[in-house]
Amino acid sequence: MKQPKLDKGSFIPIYHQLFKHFEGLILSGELVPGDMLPTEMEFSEQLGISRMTVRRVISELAAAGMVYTVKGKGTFVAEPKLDEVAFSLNQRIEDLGYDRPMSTHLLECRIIKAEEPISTRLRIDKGTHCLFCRIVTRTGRIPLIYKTYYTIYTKKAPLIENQLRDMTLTRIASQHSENLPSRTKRILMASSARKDEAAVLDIEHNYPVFFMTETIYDQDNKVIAWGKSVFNGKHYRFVSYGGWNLDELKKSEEGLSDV
Amino acid sequence: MKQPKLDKGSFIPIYHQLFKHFEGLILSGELVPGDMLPTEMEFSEQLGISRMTVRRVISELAAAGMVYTVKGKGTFVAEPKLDEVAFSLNQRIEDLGYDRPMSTHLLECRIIKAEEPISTRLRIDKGTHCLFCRIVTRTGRIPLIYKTYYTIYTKKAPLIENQLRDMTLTRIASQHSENLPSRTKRILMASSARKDEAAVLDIEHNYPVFFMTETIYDQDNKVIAWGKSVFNGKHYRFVSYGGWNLDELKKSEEGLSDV
DNA sequence: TAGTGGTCTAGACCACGTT
DNA sequence: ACGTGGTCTAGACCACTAA
Repeated sequence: MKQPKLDKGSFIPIYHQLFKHFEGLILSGELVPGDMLPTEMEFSEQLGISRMTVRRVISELAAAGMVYTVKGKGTFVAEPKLDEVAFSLNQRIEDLGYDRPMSTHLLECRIIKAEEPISTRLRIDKGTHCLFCRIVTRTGRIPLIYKTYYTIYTKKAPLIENQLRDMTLTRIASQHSENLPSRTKRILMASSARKDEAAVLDIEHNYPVFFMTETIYDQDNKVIAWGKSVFNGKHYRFVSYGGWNLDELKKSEEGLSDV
Repeated sequence: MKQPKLDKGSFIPIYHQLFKHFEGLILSGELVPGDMLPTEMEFSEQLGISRMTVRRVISELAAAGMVYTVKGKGTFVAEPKLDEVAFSLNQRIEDLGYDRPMSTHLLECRIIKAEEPISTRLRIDKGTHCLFCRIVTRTGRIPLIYKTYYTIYTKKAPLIENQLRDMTLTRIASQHSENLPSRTKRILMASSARKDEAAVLDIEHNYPVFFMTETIYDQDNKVIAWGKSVFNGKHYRFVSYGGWNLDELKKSEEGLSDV
């Protein structure tokens, strides 16, 4: 076990220095899964720091998933969780030329009277006033996402189109509904583009797309907004990395595969 | 501020009792985003517990995203993060009748000599030996996922088909490659079923599907396994919930929407 | 019985924000 | 100047594990 070098006079907290030390050992492979770390007392004595400080380091390593503790036995290096997958919306799509900034364009925005199936989605009576928006998100000239949003319109706030840039459904809902959004549910499906969607996204009819519904609930689990998003299957991918030490992996990106 | 009731003699740690107390206040809406919590000293004195114990409670609330601290000011209830979306593979598909257990069926499993494009995917020479598997995952009689896996076959472990049940690519890789899997990269795309895929998944040709590639890397970022999975778009959905107090929401499930 | 991690205490000094 | 959270100490007692 390499002795960590701590600078007690540094403005960097001891627990952070020690955390980085072990993070380095684990990421570099000097400590492999199953290895036991020194006991808390060994740490405390050999480094001349309090056991509570040692425990803080270990608890942060454990929170990061890199170690686990067993009462009465010791602290051990954990296995990386390779089968935990999380595809995130906010993640950047990875492909050449997609690092241009995303821009949001408002195609349509007005007050409508809810009819089927929107009245069912929002769980309101037919004819109730709703805010209706159609939005397309582009990167450069490539259309990526086509969103259609419906929000219960109780607040009667003015429609300020400039403020709809980069808008998410939750933000629109919080501006135009009396009740604040508290919970969300999103469902992602595989689909193919309808004609109108294909036209907006600049793809062929029936081209593969991601289709996502969003439902926004308030504190009382009442629906205050509903929306659907169509993601351009030609240019949109969800990426998920697993394990530790991912930086190098992300740098060495290869061209993407098609079917 | 309601005074929490703590049982110091209980076998339940004080920090956990206090955590549950505040979790309840926040989930029920008695504490709303922006509200300031009592200061650490107030806690410590009024409840007769150490400030370090109070700090542990707050740090766990902060880790759960329910509060945030500002140095020199205080601790405040946080806004729920409604726009953070994470679609997880391991999540149950939600739909009626899908709560039957998933079963895995091995369609094919043998050693092959790598040709294009697999040799490129695995970054090996043509002709190198690989383990090749085709697997279908079903729930009841409904086929959900069709997986095709390629693993570098250096370990020469025997092919035990029984052990391939419920297998993930990382597990197969760890059994048949000398180097242990350390990192993964997964890419999710929208696609439509080819004829062979449609046959396995019991859907029409060109029916919408999710298409996912998996690449498994070892400690040195060398590829040790590659695979593709086709998810039946008719029956597979990714679901993501956001915000707090989601239990009630998940109970009140509605029928799913189509395009 | 000895050693481990888990909980908890009663202090200390500091950096930061407000008044 | 004062109060806040952030860091750190030097102990204590406990429950659990292993020899």
